[in-house]
Amino acid sequence: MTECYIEDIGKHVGEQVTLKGWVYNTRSSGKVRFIIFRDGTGMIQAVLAKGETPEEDFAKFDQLTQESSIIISGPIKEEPRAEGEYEMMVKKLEIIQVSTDYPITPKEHSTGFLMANRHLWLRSTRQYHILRVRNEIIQAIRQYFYERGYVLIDTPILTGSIGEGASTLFETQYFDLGKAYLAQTGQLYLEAACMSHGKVYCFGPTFRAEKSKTRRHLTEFWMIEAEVAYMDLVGDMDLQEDMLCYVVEWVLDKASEHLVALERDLMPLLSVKKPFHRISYDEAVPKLQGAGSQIQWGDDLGGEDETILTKMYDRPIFVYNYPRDAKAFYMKRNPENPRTVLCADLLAPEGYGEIIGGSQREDNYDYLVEAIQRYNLPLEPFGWYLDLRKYGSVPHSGFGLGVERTVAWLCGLPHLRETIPFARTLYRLYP
RNA sequence: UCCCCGGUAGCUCAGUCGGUAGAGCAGCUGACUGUUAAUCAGCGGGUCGCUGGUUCAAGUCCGGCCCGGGGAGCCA
Repeated sequence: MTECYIEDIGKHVGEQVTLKGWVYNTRSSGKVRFIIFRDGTGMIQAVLAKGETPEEDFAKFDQLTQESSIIISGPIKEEPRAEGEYEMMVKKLEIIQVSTDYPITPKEHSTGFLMANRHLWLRSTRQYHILRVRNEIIQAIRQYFYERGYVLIDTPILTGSIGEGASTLFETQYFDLGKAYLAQTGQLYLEAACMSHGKVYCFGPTFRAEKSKTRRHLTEFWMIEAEVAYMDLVGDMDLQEDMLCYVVEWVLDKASEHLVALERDLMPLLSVKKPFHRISYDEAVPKLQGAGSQIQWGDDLGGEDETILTKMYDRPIFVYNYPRDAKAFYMKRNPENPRTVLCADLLAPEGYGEIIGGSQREDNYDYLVEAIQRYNLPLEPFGWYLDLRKYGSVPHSGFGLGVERTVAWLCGLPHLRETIPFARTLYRLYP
């Protein structure tokens, strides 16, 4: 008897196969009984019928409960009456373990309950499809960079330096060396590495102790960051645009069945093509004010502002050259207007908001020292970072893409917590 | 941190004017040879988040605390 996965079941029509998996649900009509069976690669309806299934195996159906683990064998046929295309007539049923009182029933549950049972919720179809899309997004990004000669640089999780701002760091005692912090970004290390390899990227978890309680924040999230020597801000935007189009195309090609299962409208994704709209902060402010926003020059864009702006366009947009004081210390000052910096945020369409933050980095030693001091950051931990401006400093730029926000956008999800297997939020550390 | 909402059966919820607890689903028992969140009949199931107060009497009114959800700020 051939063993196989449900994803390959179409190749085995007419054959006898063995499937190993779990009971998703059961239905019964007396002498004909149905198991909705899943194996991690898909679902199939398995049928037990009096006269066709051996008596002993037929009787085992009575013990089956939701999520019981079983191994089934029998012939596969195409079956229009089944929900999938195929069906198995069970000739042998082996019970591995009977699950008792599985908490997630095929009825509605509250978010809090589902998050408390996240370890089991992962098995539900919707969650299954979301994580499949996440998997493809990450694969697409790795492939994109690999094909273009970028070198993967693994940046440290435990750091002594500050990345974005001291107020949002998770800290821990590091032996006798004092405080260590969980990384908020790998950027500073990438800047060092791009002076060695030219084009580099990193992919890892980042941590922000921000007490955010919104659908768009997690305390632990994954970020893809890239850094390129001799690249300016325009080149940075070109790169982001190219990469994002590649990712969307990849996902539409490789994961459309999952998007369809999630009832994602594919039309808005099909219009994600170059070129993206690019508007300066100076242009955006009056535009927003005209649309009713309270924003004043100097303010960062609020969530509502991002929504207003993205709904004016059919594809992602860049907003570039923000006021200096609304952004991080390492961004390069704009030579044409020192009140602004050379940076760009990429806003996803359909109201999803910022998914990428990028900038040209300050490569002038004196300006960088001045910026660190202006932000009231200690100079000493940045000694090595300042070295990069002493030994062959060059213009360079990079960006960070929030993986969860990208997953939420591509899947059409309202909340970030379903885009990562085990979300870390303000009030949840388990499971 | 601030603002809003909630916590009653395993789950989702109802509970009127303060008078001592209800439904659907799940579970269990049975019927049914093509079910699609199957259907039908029956059965079991409660520290009303915790705590203090008002009252003859509190799930219900008041205070404090705990937990969760939504939003703001901040960001990816």
